[in-house]
Amino acid sequence: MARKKIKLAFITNDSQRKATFKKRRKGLMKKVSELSTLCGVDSCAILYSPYENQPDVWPNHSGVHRVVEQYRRMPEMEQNKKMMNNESFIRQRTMKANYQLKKQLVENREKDVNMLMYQCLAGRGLQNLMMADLNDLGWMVDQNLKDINKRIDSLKKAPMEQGESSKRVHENAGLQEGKHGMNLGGDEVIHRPQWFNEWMNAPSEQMGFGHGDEVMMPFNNANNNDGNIFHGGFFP
Amino acid sequence: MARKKIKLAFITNDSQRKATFKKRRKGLMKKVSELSTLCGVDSCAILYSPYENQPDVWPNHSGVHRVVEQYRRMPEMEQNKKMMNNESFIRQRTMKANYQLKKQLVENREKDVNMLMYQCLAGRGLQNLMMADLNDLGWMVDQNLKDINKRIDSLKKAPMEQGESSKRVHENAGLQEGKHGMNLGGDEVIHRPQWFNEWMNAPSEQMGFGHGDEVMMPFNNANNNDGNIFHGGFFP
DNA sequence: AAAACTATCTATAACTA
DNA sequence: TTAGTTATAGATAGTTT
Repeated sequence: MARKKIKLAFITNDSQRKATFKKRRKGLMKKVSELSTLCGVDSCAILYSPYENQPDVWPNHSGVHRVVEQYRRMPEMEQNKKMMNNESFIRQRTMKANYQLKKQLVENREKDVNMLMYQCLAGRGLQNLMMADLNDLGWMVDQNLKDINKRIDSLKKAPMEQGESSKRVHENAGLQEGKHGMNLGGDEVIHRPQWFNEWMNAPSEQMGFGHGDEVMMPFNNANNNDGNIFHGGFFP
Repeated sequence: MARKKIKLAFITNDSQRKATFKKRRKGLMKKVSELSTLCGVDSCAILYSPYENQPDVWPNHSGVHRVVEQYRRMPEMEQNKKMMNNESFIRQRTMKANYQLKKQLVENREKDVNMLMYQCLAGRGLQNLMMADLNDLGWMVDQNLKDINKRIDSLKKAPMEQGESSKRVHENAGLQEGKHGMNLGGDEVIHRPQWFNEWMNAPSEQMGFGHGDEVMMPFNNANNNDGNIFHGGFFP
């Protein structure tokens, strides 16, 4: 498709292969997206690039999950021929879009709060945040603490068991379907360690993060194929 | 990509949609296959067409199964990091995030203003907008006018030349990479037609838009493969 | 309805900064 | 390297068979 026709075979030159991959991945994702829009088909794509540790997916993690589940559970769907006609179809589309909009708003908020949390870890002060942001931030910290404690417990109980170590760590760190409860407030009490309260009162001083090998930013884990990093919120 | 550029939206005509689906499915599968061959990546695609009761897959059932299993088993990939030492890692991540944040802010703003512009064309009043929004709105209108005038000129100069008519019309209508200049203010004077000023002064009265067959909202044309509908802005 | 055709539109290989 | 540009191969919308 360009200056010259290339032969359809593995590209041996490393940098050239990478460049080609990045270009073609973009084009491919666009094509999947277009087909999905134009023809209203449920679709997904998964690419295991050697360039990221997460696979590249379309449309996103939960979308892939949905399609994959559908794929594994296939047999029963037969009767959906006789497709409904236009008006009901459009109404259904609209409802679906509205539902996705709401879901997206929650997702965006969650990403924002996550980002804020890591900004705080990097030294951002809490002074000029509004109450809602502080609440949600607390919620997210609590969730993470819960997950961490759960993990610690499981490691204590079965220090060497293989099966356990492959379970995912942050049950609520990423996006979870049907489980959005921002701002629910403390329906149960979480024990915050002493350093947490100290840090709350002196947010701008570094409290010793950044030494352990386990420290990791969450962005690698987020579904990252939408290109959107910022979704509106507490940023100016 | 053929005789005419189509609008990126659900194709309502049934037979046309089916024809498009079949053509594009073929193209898509070819693309996946090529990417896989050229770059040696493990990949799969799943399409749920309403035209078959089995989904269309690439490369084949077992291939999809393998990739999907890999995908579902992913979270354990977390530990193989041996991350670069935390402080520089975090700094790097932060800088990258900040850069992308800024870029995204500009993009979002541009989308918002574009949306606002079309809302205005559909009859929304300008009363309760803030000065910044009005400024940007004016900027965008100016850009579009510029493009239109440029197009008119080129048509005047070469009324029947084929080559010219295939150039794209709105050089700045969508998002342009590396060319964000919101709020730069008028670095050159644009002639606004009389109706524009009238409309500015009586914004809530319909000025004749919304009758013609050609009037169209831009949302269908926007690059919409990110799944994000809401981007924050002047909407409540 | 499906296959062929072809004029255009898009994707992208090579090039450039 | 990564980002942007350009020329050309490839995909495909509308049309014809």
